[in-house]
This record gives sequence, structure tokens and C-alpha cells, in this order.
Amino acid sequence: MSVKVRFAPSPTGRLHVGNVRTALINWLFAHKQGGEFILRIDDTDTERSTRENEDAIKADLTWLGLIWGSTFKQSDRFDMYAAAAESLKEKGLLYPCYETADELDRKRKIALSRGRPPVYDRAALELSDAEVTALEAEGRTPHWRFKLSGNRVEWDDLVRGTQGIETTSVSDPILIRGDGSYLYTLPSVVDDIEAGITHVVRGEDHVTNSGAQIEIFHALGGAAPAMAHTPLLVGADGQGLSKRLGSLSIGELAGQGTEPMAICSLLAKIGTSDAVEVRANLDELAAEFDFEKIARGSARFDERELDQLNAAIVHDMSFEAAKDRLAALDSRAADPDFWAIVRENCTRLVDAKDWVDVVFGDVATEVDEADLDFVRGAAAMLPEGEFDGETWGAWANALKAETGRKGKALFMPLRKAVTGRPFGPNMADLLPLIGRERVLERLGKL
RNA sequence: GCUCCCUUCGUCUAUCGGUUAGGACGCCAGGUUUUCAACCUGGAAAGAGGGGUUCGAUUCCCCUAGGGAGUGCCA
Repeated sequence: MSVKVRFAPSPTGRLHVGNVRTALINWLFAHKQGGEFILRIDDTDTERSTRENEDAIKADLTWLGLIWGSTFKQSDRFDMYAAAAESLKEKGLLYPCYETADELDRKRKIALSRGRPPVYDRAALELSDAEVTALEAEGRTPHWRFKLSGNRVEWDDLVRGTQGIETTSVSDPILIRGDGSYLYTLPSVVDDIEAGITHVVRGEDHVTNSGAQIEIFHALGGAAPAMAHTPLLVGADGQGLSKRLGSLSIGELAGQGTEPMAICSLLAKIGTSDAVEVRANLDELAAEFDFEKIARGSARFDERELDQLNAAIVHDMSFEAAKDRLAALDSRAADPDFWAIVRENCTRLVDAKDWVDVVFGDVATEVDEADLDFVRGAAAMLPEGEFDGETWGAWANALKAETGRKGKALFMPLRKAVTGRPFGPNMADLLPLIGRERVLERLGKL
């Protein structure tokens, strides 16, 4: 049987690194197995779901290269969910409840204060016909709960090994809200059955859900797919990621000029036994993917590590690959010589823009007071003729002989005076690019 | 409160009872660049604490501490 997996975001916000890791793992697994990766939009919560978010999610996935084989949205399929609900009702597995949210909240708090787990007491099951009539006369509409078996549900999790959920320790899940809309639990199962999903791969925040959903799969006459629950991501400080999701949205990272493969490489490798190293494309990551390699503890997502991987990609990026984006940055940046020299000093491709100014534009030269005379005199020592790879060495040697300066004292003031900064590419390479005219102009300003 | 999961260099991890506890990233040093970065080479760096089991525990068990998750008419 060929593998079929799905990524099921709900369009209530943009994708963040935690979401994307789940999407990526699904994608990598599907491709490793020669299977199919489906995108399902979980928009049953019509209040919070928006078209904008849906589009943004698709744009983010596309940008990352996580292309789906097919896609559909749950809001198009309410008829199927209604039919499934009807079937559960007939089996006596879906029962109406009339408590308000406040009442349920109060029950939970009481249970907690008595040191008991806040599990729903199934009071609705005890309601007489007369009581139900009275409740409905009050204007209450029921929400519907799935009746858990009370047995232990077990499955062999691809990441966590044998897993067991004691359904007595879990509240009967609400499948249908009081207003008749669906929570994600039932639609998800219905769609997984209908689409023939073979593996449900998601974060470990879903393990309890999986226990209940396995029972729903069985109740609807389907076989439950294989399950894999991956540990969640934590931030560099070891704390949960949720507080800082905004800054870790894919949109934000893309806007900063982060390479998609830096994000994918990091997310595919952290929390696994593989070294955290950059890979050229998703196929390479897929070839190396294995659930066995995923550790069971939470993985740390460190933005500094992302920068390092990004820099590794940029340092190695060919001019051909960078060309169009460089041109978009500045027409003068779309030059193979410029890129070859400057890329080693870029963490992100957009950093090349700074070097455009350094090479072709105006720079605010900065020279220490003590070096002023030295640098002013240096202009006169510039070798004759067109600048080439030898110019810098010749210039430096002439200045060394003239002033007795050497090493850092010789080079750093010149670098600062010519480029306006104390770091950068090899001066021997940079000088011909900048050219005599601009060098003289900059030295002349001092 | 209760349930589940986790705890090895700074970080991500390897080790499936006996190892000089290995690798990667970072860090430090050296080399190269007559400078910084980049690059190359080398180095330092770890079993949360306490009990067991065992001839022998990082490895198996228990307790404590710490972290993550769940316990929603969110997904």
C-alpha cells in the first residue's frame, strides 16, 4: 500500500516554524516512501478561519518547496460530516449534552479542587425525556459528545513506540458545537478515512486526541492509520515556542531574506540523530529521513543556528542561482565578479546590498585620528594604471617601505578608509572592483 | 491536582551493561589572508541529584529535581 499523508493546518493564522516542521516531516516521509502528500485546510471554525490566512499558508508552503499532490478544504464537506455524525448517533455513540460552557467550566474547577481529574461526568446520559424537553424549552441547543469505550486504546507510534491512552481518564470529546458546527475531531477522521490516509503525522500535543480519534475511526468502520507524534519545538531558552511565534512565522523569516532550505534543513535535523547541516534540496533531506532518527525529547529551535545554516548556503551559492535576486536588489549587484567576492561576507543574500554601496556607491569613511596622516598620504602611493589583483599588494608594500607600518596597523586603516568598515572581503579582490576613481575620491575626502 | 513524554559536552545528538563516552554546530587556538570575515587544521568541553539491581552502570528499576505536553463548545 502506498503511503499517503496529509498536513492539516487551520487557517486561523500564518504558518510558524512549529507548523512547518510537521508539514516538512510529512512531506519528507511521503517523498522517501514514494507516497503522496496532501494539503487539507481545516477551516471548520468559520469564525476564525480566513481566506487570507489560507492563501498565506499556501504561499508559505510553496515558497518552502513543500508542494502538495492535492488539496481540499473541510468547509466544502459539511455534508459528509453530517452523514458521519448521523451514523454515530444511530450507533448510540454520539449523545446530546445541554451544559453551557460556563457550567462545564464550573464542573472542571470543582473536580480540580477536589483533586480529581476534570473528566466529563456524562450527566447528559442520565437526562430523562422530560428533562431534555425542559432544557430545550429554555432555548438550549445541544452539543454532541462521542461516547468513549472506557477501554485502553493502544497503538504502535512510529516515534514514541507503544502508546496507550486510558479512555476513562479522558472526557468524551465534543464533536458538534451547540450551534451545529463541527470541531476538528470528527471531520479529521472522516477525511482521513475518505482520502485513504495511511499515516497521521503530527505533534505530540495530539496524542490524547489520537486515542479518541482511533475509537472514532473504528466506530465509522474505518481502520485507524498508523500514527506518529513528534516532539514539539522549544525556543533557544528551552521554553515553549508559543510566546514568540510571531517572530518565527515563515512570512517573517522570508521577509528577512532567509533561504527556504536553511529553514527546512534546520527543521529536518534538529531533534534527530543526524548532524545539523545544510542540504541543497528537499530530496536530499527526504533520502535521509527516518522516524527512527527522531528523538523523543523536545527539540530546540535556535535562530542563531538558522543564521549559520543560511550563511553556509549563501557562501556556497553560485552566481547563476543568485543572479535574479541580486538584480532585484540592485542592478549593479548582478555581476559575477562582485558576487564571487562578496558572498563570503553575507549571512543572507540581501546583505549583498550593503556591499553594493561599499563597492559602487558612497561610503562614510571612518579612520582613527592616529591614522589620519598615514591614510591621507596613502593616496599618493597608489600604483599607476588600471587596478588589478596585484594592486593591493603593491600599494601595501610601497606604504610599508615608506612608513614602516606593517600587519594590522598597515591594513586596517586602509580598509576602513576605502570601504568604510573594519571587515569584509579580501582587499586584493575588492580593490579592482571599487576602482581607482572611487578609491581616490574616498581618500580625498579625509 | 492528575496523566503522558523527556534529562549525555554551550547546542543537536551517538552509545541498545564492560567504550580513551563518538560526531556535528558553536567556542578557543594555530595556519592562510602581509588586516577582519571566509577557508583549512587542531584543541577544550558531557552522563541532573539520590537510592537500588549487577562482578560491573550513561545504559535496567525506584525516588527527587528540572523541562515539555495534555487535561477546551481551539487545532
